[in-house]
Parts: sequence; C-alpha cells; structure tokens
Amino acid sequence: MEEKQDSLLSGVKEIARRAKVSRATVDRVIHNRPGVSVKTKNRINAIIKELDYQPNVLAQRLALTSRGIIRLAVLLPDISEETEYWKAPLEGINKAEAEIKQYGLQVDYYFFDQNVQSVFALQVQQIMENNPDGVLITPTFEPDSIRLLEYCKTKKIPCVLMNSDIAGQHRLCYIGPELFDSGYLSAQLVHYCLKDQQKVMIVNIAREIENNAAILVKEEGFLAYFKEKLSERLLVALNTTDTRHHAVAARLNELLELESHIGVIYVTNSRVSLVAQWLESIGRSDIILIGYDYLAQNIEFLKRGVIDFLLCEKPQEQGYRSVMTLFQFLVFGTLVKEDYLIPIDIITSANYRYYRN
Amino acid sequence: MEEKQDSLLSGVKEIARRAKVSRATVDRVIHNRPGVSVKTKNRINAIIKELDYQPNVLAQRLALTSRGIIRLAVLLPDISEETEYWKAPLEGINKAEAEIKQYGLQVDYYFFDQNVQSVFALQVQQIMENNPDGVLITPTFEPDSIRLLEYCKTKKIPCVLMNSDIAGQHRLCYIGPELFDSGYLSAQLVHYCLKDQQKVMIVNIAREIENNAAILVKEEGFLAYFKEKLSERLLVALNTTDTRHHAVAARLNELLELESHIGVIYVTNSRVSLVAQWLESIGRSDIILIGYDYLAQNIEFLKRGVIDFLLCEKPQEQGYRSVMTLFQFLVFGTLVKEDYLIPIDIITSANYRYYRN
DNA sequence: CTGAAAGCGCTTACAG
DNA sequence: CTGAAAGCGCTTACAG
Repeated sequence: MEEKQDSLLSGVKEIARRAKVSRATVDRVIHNRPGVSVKTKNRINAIIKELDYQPNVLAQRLALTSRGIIRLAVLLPDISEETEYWKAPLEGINKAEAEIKQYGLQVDYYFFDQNVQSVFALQVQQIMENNPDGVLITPTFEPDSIRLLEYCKTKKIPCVLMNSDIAGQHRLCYIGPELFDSGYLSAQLVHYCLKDQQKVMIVNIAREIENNAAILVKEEGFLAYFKEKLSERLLVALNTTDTRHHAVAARLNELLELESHIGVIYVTNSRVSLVAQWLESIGRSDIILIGYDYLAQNIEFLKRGVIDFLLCEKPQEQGYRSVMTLFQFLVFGTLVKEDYLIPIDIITSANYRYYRN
Repeated sequence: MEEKQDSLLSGVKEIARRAKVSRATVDRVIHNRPGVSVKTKNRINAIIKELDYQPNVLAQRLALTSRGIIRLAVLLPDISEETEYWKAPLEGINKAEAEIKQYGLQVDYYFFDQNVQSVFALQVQQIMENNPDGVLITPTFEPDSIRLLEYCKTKKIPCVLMNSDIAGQHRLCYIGPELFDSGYLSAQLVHYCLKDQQKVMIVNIAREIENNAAILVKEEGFLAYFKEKLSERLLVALNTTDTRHHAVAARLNELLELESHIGVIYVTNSRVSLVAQWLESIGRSDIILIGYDYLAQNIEFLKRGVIDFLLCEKPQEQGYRSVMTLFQFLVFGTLVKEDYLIPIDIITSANYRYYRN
C-alpha cells in the first residue's frame, strides 16, 4: 500500500486554518447554526465551496454517539399465522435497529390486529402520549392514521408511511409499492397467459375488504388493464370475508361450477395459498394462479407449479429503509426529497432461489 | 430525547478495565495479533464473550483512515455504443469508489475490447505488474483470466469475479447471476406466452459466440427447459457474429420465411433491440420478444410493446457490491463465505418505472 | 509481552 | 460572536 497524501487538505481543520478561525466556528457555519458574524460566515462558506468540502460521515456519527437516544415509534400489524406477511417488514426494522442501536437508536413497537380498529386507535393514542422523536406506520385504518399524522405535523415529528400510502397528507415520505401498477402488472401477466375462450377470476380474501386500501387499489389497477386492453366481461369476481380454508373452498367451488372456462385466477394478497390448496385438492393445477408475497407456504406451491407467479415488494427492505430514512433525517438532517417506490418483482419457480426480500 | 445510559459498558475500554490491561492489548486479542501471553489472552476473550462485544464499525474505520491507500485493479469491457451494458457495472464501481475514497480506496481501471483478446491479455499483464491490493474482473476470456487468478493466488491477492463465473478456480467470490437459470427462466416465460402451433426462435448476436461463456450458459439453460417440459423441435436457432443492423435483419428475414409460425423470439443478450427494430420495421409486433438488460433503447421498445420482457440482473449493484466486498475484506478482514447470486428480475412495460439497477 | 499517548475527523459544553 | 479543550471508540507507532 502506498503512502496517503493530503488526507488533511480538506476537512474542518483545514477550513479553520485557512479562515483563521476555530473548528467550532466552522462547524457552526456547516450546520447553519446561529452565532456567527455574516463576515466570517461568508469567508468560511467561500472556502467550503473552494475545497468542495464533504463531511466524513463516519466521524460525524461517531461524534454524535454521546448525544441522547432517539426514540422511534413503530406501528405495525401483529404477526398471526394468518398474516405471516408482516414478519418480513418487522425483520427489516429489527435489522436496522440492530445496526444502529449502538449509535443511539431505540425502537418502540406498537402492534395491532388488522381486524380490530379499536386497537389501532388505542395504539395511536399511546404513541401520541409517549411523544417519540420519529414515527413509522402502516396506515391500515385511515381516519386514525390521519389523526396521528396531524399530531406529528403540529409537533414537527417526522412520520414515514410504509406499505400503503394516504393521499394528500403531510408526511416525511412514503416507502412502498405503487399499488395501482401492481394490479396493472398482474393483469398484464394474466393477459400473456390467457388462452382463447378463457375467463379470469379475481379473488379478494380478507376480513375487511372495503377498508383495505391496499386491496382496493390493486384491484382498481387490475380492472384498468382489462378495460384498456381486453374487456371486463372476461372477469369473474369473488370476495370473501370468511378467510377460513373451507369457506374459501366452498365459495370457489360454487363459482367454478357457474363459470367453467376459468383459465387464470388472480388473488389480490398473500392469501393465494388458500386458493392454491383448493386447486390442488380438486386436481386443477392447469389453471394459472397469480398472487402475492414470498411466504414459505406460497413458495412451496410455487415450486410444485400450483402457483405460477408471485408478485413481491421487498417487505423487508421496506422496513429497513423506513427506519434508516428516519434515522438519517433525525441525526444528520438528511432531507427526503421524495417517496421511495419499491420495485414490483415477479417471482416464478425458476428465479425464487435468488430473490431477496 | 432521553439520556443515554451505559454507553461505555461494553467497548474496548471497558474490556481493558475488567481485564486490568491496556486497550492496546485488548486490540491485539480482538484482531488475533501476536504478542499476548496465553493467560491474558484467555482472560480477555472470556470477557469479550461475556459482554458480547461488538466493535463499533464507525470508529474502526475512522481509526484506519490514516493507514495506507488500498489499490484495487478493475478489469472491465469498455463502453462502446455496441456494449452500452457495461456502463452500469462501471457506475456501480464508481459509486462505491466515491463513497469510500475518503477512507483510503483507490481504483485503477483497465478496459478492453470484448472482440480483441490480445488487449485483454495485455491488461492482465499490466495488472500483474502493478501489483494491486485487490482485483475485480469480468472473465470474458478464460485462459487469461485463469492466469490472473493463479497470480492472485500465489500473491494472496483477493480477486472477485463479476458477471460470469469460472468453475473450479480459487477466488474470493463470484458476484453475478446464475446464468443457467436465467436461460431456464426465459424459457419458462416463453412457455407461458406460447400458443398452440407456434414455434420459438432463439437468437445469439455477438462477435464471439463460441468464446462467450455468458451466452452459452444461458442458451444451455433455455434448451434444458424445452427438453424437460416441451420439445426441442419447437426451437429454431439463429446465430450471427455480424452485429450490424442490416446483417441481423437480413438473417432474420431469411429465417422467418422458412419458419412462418414463430410466436416468440428469445435473444440471449442486450442486443435484443436489434431484433425489436426489425420486428417493428416489418410490422410484426404481435410476436412476443424477450431479451436482456435495462438499457435506454430496450426500455423504449418495451414501452411501445415491441419488447415484452426484459430480464435484468442489477448490473450496477454487481459493480458496487464487488468493490465493497473487496474493501471490507481488505480493511476489516471480513470473511466472504460464499458467492453472491444476483436476483434475476423480470421487467415489463408495467413495472420498469420502479426498477433499480 | 505490555502500556501510555497520540491520532482518525467531527461535535459540543463551557468560558469568555 | 468566538475559541480551547475534551470526547466519540478504535488503532498504532513507539518505548520499555
């Protein structure tokens, strides 16, 4: 290895030397803190520009280590067998937490049952009482979410929305997929697979369909494609708020009897495994099945060829990135210019091995 | 924000206090450096375990800042209009370089023309003469690559292979896609799109097809799928080493006349835009077209519906991750357990907006 | 085999 | 409005 030259010839020290001031003063200018005369400020800024000064992030963070703890409130659906999906975002959050815990981050978790609005409202209340430094939520129930967002706005607490967005609200940013296009993309895949004379079944399985923005928007995108490129007459819809296996199977059997020419089924969420189980039980794995999320169960059906396509939206990365964004903002004041729209990934039995959540 | 407690109660300082030694000695034990008596070593190790000590990476790096410069040699195809693809890995490498330049990284670039083996050999020679601390190459020409790998082995210089692998060679790791499965996945997509009575054309466009491992392996994977699930008799092959547009078009016209029932065309690399241009010119965008890489030109054809699917393998991330892996290894001695297999992403006109290279 | 001291680049509490 | 000094957690050249 060679000698390293001019390592100091930028840096706060050098700026201070040239400006004939102390490092503290340079620091004040860099961070736009008050208490510096206009004259010195200008002088220092000129030198900063001239040297094209870039702060050493490592040193910055290290120096901040002794500062106070930053407390993040995270509001997430809890993980039941039924909603295994939420394990992934939580893992991403845990990962971020582990990485930056030693630099002064603390994460407080608030869980809720996706079927019980009152718990959600209660947790929102709790968060507001605990007065966190930053907030991260999945806005399953809109009215309560908006209440929280307004609290954050007045208190100037940054809030990140994850997984699904609320239009027209003040927040630091949204981190998640463009759900409309997720549905639209599904329809496109369906179109490629559809043979002549066949129809498509679109299936919503959730206790609260009408309140579930994620499902509704995906469905909207899906329909939009059919309106545009094919015809809505090719579509057969099935909604079930009873998510137990036998109930879903019964409804599906019923519908299949009425509509025998179903060639493709699109399930709007991770419950696609219920449909897969049914397809397998009636020996109809010739029907193309498209659904959501990289869950162990779904992958099993994918391997066996019962599920054909899974759309995935990097849930772990969503969690990780959300926490990191809040941390960066709170510690370094890193500005967040825009929402971070997560890629919509297509997984089949041939590429699932390499997928990274 | 709250007060931060017990910030010191782990850390080298605390270990030293408990072991009644200096921090230097603790450091020696942590890094397994010689010059510590077995007795103190054991004592210190016990405390490290007890405290579950995790080093502060920030502080580590910062302390190393004053050390020497690390010089990485990077061997890449140069970027011509014809091989725009290679811009992306280069960007990833540049990004990594920019991020860690200030921590003592220097990257030396060696470019070569993919059609001229002699230049590749020459650059390999150059690299060996310049005696770098780490090496990153895309092993386009195998014999010369192996020569370099052997040099690295004897000199104990870590070497990362990127984009395509060489079996059975000693190297730090491979970072890139599993190319066989990339071809296999393409065939699976073809299968979903294929209608009755239709045939599939597989197109290789490159000056050096027989020497291009990447192309050969993808083709192999593609054929494997057809052997397994359909029949090779459905396949029509076209190889052209003349990569100029009119030459490719002429060959395609010829073949299309002989085989009128082509329903899908699979192009094994980023030159898919040549085929797209031709399809558009003869007004046959009904034929499904599958190819590679997120290039501006390809995306244009994707938007217009001429190209249907693009497979992409995060070339920028490949470059970025390769440099980072070498840096981590050289600076922190981070062990590299295994190859990093890049996901194989499927891009259509409905999700390209959200793709991240 | 071991330790005291200086240093990495930045931040801050305190004093003036 | 400004500066001297101490500190973040880790590493290292030097002395013994």
